[in-house]
Amino acid sequence: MKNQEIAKIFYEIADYLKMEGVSFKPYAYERAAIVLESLEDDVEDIYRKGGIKALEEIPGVGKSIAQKIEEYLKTGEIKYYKQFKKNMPLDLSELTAIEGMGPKKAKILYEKLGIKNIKDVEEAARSHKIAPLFGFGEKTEKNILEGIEFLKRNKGRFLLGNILPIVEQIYQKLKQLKEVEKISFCGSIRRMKETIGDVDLLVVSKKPEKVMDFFVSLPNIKIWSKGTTKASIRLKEGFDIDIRVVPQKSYGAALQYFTGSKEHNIVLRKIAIEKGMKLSEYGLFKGSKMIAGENEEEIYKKLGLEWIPPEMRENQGEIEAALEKRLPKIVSIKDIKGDLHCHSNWNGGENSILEMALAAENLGYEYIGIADHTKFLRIENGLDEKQLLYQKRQIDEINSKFESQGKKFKVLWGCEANILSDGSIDIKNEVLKKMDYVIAGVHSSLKMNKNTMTERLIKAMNNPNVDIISHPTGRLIQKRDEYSIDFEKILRVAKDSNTILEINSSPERLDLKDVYIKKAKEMGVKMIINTDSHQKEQLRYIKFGVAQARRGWAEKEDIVNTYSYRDILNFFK
DNA sequence: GCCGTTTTCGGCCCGACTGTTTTCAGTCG
Repeated sequence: MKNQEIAKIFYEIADYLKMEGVSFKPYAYERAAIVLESLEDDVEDIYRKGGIKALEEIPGVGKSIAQKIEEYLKTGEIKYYKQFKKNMPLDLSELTAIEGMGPKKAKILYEKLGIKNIKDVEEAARSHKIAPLFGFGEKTEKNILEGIEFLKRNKGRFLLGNILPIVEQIYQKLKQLKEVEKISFCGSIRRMKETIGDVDLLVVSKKPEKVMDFFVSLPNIKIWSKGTTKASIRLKEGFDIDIRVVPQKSYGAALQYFTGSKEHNIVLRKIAIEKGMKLSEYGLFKGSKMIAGENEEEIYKKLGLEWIPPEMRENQGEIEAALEKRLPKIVSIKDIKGDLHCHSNWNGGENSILEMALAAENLGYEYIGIADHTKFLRIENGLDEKQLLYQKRQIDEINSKFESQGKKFKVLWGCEANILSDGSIDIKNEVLKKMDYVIAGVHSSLKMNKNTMTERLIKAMNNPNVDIISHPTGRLIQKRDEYSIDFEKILRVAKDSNTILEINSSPERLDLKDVYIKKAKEMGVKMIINTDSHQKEQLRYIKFGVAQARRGWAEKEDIVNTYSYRDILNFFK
């Protein structure tokens, strides 16, 4: 798939054009890059099937850009881009990743100091060659160095699951401030993206100065900027929080605006313009008259749209759906009735089966499933057939105890068995078929070639005892890529064999990812949102899995753990 | 360079803030 490669080139072309001071053209290349990046289909397939005409059908791609895509597919290069690169051989995507560094500054640094990449900038900044340049200064030089440090540490993004607990504390502190009338997260954190660049907070207050003063006086922070309505700080954990204060009457408009995504907002503002209105962070205006702004729902309504849940705001068809009033009713955390991928202290988890069960009941669930690792995973103290059967007796005891206490809560007996390299399962079928359900997952030989890995998973799904495939693509966000699999093929077999694909809620997995969830839903494949908890506190990770499902447009009926205890048991093979 | 329910020309999101300047360019979101 060459979509990403081509997108990267278009981003760079946009930057080169910006250096020359060209207006609007960079925007066209950027738009094409954004579209290509998030395109589900392989641009090579599109071209093979429909030629250059089909390329021009892609939004943001016209005659000239289509020709450049064709040129790249045919020759592996784009002359127009090569010319730019020849005149100014910069690693632009690397350079502009530095906070505060854009194409114009990069150009000056190249012309004056011959700087081509991050390494060059760092050397120049350390030897204080940047500050004396016209238009630069001490602070800019310092900021550049800090920007580079930041990139080195975190590649610029953080896991949602790591960030959220930290910023929720700050959110609470601000909320308790008497000057704060309203407060909300915005940006990617409100959209529950799997990784977060920085955190956006929106506040309503009649005394913005007080809010600002409090915000920049938080302990262990570095102040980036502080104005009357906007400030920015960095926490010791290394990420930034931006805060903005708006008046009550603009709250909804600001919430909408700062939640994004950028692409979503651009389309919304175009719709406003078409209707003779103007949408900004201050409100929706007809002429000079504000017709909406205090709440978000009203803005969408006045634009002729259904209100769109933040998780869906990526300009991936949600605006069209909202215009036609056919937005899916996406699954919500309240719909979840149980968690079926939970580990106990039988295989190295923190808590006993009973403790896990009580914690799940406390969350309002109807059931929990214990799915400990099986014997192939020695390091995780995986259970063998005998131990699994023995575990069943303990689960039965807990269930009958609950029953005698008049509780309806149920513990299900499952396991997370291993899919071995040949696709077989490491536990005998005669035991598997006795269990309430069986999860199977890949935990070894992750680097197989595409065909072998696909066949391996298919064989597991066709096992009549395997109900669920855990973390189906095996990725670890920012750490490890997916295994190489033919996902379309996997989906077809999952559908035909009635196998459920897991949406693993663990913050570093979130596997399936949103686009795969959308595909699975479209093909009618059922999914389950599990936490893979190794301790009872992790049961709360469910919100990340649910958010991921919502980002993939999954509805209640697509997710089997929204079913009642009876219905889910009936659903299993 | 793209786009079109203002359709083949003339728009394209735009305001806040910083750091450098001495009135504003560059960057960000």
